[in-house]
Amino acid sequence: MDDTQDTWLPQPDIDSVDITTVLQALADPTRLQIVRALAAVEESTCTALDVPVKPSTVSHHMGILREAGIVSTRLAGNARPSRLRREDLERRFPGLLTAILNATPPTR
Amino acid sequence: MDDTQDTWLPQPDIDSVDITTVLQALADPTRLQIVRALAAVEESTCTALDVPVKPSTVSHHMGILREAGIVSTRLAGNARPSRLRREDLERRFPGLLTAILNATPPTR
DNA sequence: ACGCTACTACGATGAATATCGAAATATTCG
DNA sequence: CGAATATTTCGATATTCATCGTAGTAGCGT
Repeated sequence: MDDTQDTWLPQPDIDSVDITTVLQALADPTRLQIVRALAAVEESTCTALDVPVKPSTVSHHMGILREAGIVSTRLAGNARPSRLRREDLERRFPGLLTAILNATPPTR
Repeated sequence: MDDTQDTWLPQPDIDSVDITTVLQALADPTRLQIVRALAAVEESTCTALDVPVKPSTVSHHMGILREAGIVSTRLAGNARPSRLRREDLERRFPGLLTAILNATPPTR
């Protein structure tokens, strides 16, 4: 069969995404951890991510990130690897994702 | 009397601020509106801001922004004009505030 | 002193949400 | 086919939080 075409879960057009929605999605510690992990590997499934919450919660967070236009999710067998929409986000909100990923831990 | 010294409300050291706290503070529509308004005028009191919530709510939001390291609040008579901590934020999270302030409305 | 203004603090309330477990779906593997 | 895997969906719960009204504090003007 022709398997060169990937199927993707529905995701918003990047131009229709509001900055408030993006900030709300990124303003959660667990989701920020997911985003950082995805930034390091470029693609990962829910179960491969090392986050301290249950699988159903990871799936929930991934859905929030997807609907906010932050990640794309591909259908690959029974898995759904997601990746950051880096170029889309850079075009829509230049410098935003970079600034967040470059953020250093606070001094305690 | 020597009135060259301003008095300020307590605010966190910018280096001790966490990115999650900043994102949470900015992820609210009303607070984002306040931040945008402050970016336009450089200094403003709570009552001078044109936001669609009651004064006690504006004060609440300003406190959140202050504790997140986003605004500084000066004591001036009975008023408390606040301003964006632009340079502090730029040093702590380079490009973040600029990216958010430059965000354009979504296409609907 | 008295009223007016600006803001803060407190308590209450209703809505949003992060988390979990269980059930359902779909796919791969034996 | 049957079992295991990956993920989603649903329901429940507990917490967080945005908003408001009222009351309190403090400075300014008359």
